[in-house]
Amino acid sequence: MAIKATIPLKQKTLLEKGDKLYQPGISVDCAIFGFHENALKVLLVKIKQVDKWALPGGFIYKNETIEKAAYRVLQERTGVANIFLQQFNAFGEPDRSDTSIHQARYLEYGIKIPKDNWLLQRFITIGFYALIDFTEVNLEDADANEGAEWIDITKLSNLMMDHENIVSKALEALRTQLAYLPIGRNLLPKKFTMPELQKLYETILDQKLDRRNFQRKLIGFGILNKLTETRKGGAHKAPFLYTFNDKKYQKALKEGLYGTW
Amino acid sequence: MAIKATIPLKQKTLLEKGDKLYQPGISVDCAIFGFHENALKVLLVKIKQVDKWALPGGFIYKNETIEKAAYRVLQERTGVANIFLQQFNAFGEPDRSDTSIHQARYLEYGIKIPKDNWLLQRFITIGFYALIDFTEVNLEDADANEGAEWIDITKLSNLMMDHENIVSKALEALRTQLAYLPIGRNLLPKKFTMPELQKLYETILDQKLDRRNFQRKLIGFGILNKLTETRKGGAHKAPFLYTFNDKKYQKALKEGLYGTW
DNA sequence: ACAAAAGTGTTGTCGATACACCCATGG
DNA sequence: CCATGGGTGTATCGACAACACTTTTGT
Repeated sequence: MAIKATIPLKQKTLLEKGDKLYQPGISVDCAIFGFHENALKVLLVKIKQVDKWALPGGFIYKNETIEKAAYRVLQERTGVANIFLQQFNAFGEPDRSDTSIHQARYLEYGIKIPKDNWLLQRFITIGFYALIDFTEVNLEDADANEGAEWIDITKLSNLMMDHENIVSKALEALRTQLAYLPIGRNLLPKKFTMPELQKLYETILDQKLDRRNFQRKLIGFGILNKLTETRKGGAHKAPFLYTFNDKKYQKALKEGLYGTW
Repeated sequence: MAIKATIPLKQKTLLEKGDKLYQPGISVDCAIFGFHENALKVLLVKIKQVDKWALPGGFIYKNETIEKAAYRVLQERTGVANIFLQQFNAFGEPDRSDTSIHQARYLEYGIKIPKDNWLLQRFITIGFYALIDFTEVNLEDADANEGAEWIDITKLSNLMMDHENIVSKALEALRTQLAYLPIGRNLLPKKFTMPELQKLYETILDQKLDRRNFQRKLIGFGILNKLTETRKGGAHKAPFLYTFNDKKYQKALKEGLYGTW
């Protein structure tokens, strides 16, 4: 018979004192988006005991804001501070929880979770999505990150429970936001080129855009600073680098980019 | 000393069995909007024991969807079936609950709620907004409606807890939606005139719109049927009546009115 | 007849699209 | 010197805003 691993304190506390520490029946899940190699990726955690992927998530301390809890999850996973975090939907199908996953995770330590343990109750989760600069994240750093990986959103498979649905709703929300809010500040490195920004937009929207019109439009928003530097290296004309004008960017975030009506 | 009223069974059950029946620590609150006399109104309930207004709200049964719970609240309050119901945000400040309100309500029956009763815990509420045809609601009908009234959104005052904030966030969401979704089907009677529809838009947006451009734009959306009837009665030319083309309206709801990018 | 409010028409502007051409860079 | 891809220019079209005139109705 295999030797059981000893249970880490964290897991033990969760099981035994979770109901004292956290709000009951509520969790937060974060769809953390990053952009790398011309693909939009989402940070997923491997639940090795059941060989499925999950969104990074957590619980809400008794005295903690929902947003704080989501932020805490993000910090633990990415270590990044300057992030765009947005609540977008609560998911609460009565049958969305899957107790067998919890059981499998604790079985590794030879523990069978009692039927009445708080972990096995129905959970409603509040979904957040976050945009994050891929280059600032070091997955090896954060200790909580065993099994965390960036997964291409076009290649999602084998997600636990309703997490694939949560990702797809997050994407939908992101696409809608893109129409009236500036996006990019948190998905790209400080300096970037216009083609890079365009690729990001094309990837999120899943749609080709005209190079020249895109440039004019984005410049028209007035949230970019054009630098004198260029990005050398390609076998072609070196594109200019840009940064976001933080002040105007923040203003646009508050007021929106258009003002239709 | 005043004679205490006997506690209704409903209230008694809530207190004694609430923790068995409902998801703990979670509620739903609905900002139900109606349009009447050129004003946008929200349905509020008077909590007479503390002389404050509250959004109609409720709890989620152990085996019930969040959306179902919100729908149930709506049905109880308005009796209307064809409604536009939209989840828009979860509110969870740790200090948003106000136990003194619960205490005051039960004190009427001479009951002091035990400190450890589930009702007095911290609640996170999931906010919905609903659009509803004012003319279809009869506040006297629904038994749950003691003290329910339509309150002009520009004249809100004395709301309990964070409910004023919830209304204002709901309005914000409604305004955003207005930019890319058809609104009106659920806020106006079956037949309506163009000026009436315009007033609705102007009220929601809090902004004057050009009569002629508005008409062209809305007709351009292709979701209206122009009738041959007119609305007689005013001391002026009789405006044509319109109805929504339900099929196209539903399509527009799914796909949005524009398609910018 | 007149006021009030609705129906319908026109024009100019601006942004979005769809192109074409030029320029820098590495191989 | 050429292929690649970025920078810049321009014509066209359509949506939207601004504005004027006509029509209907009740008093």
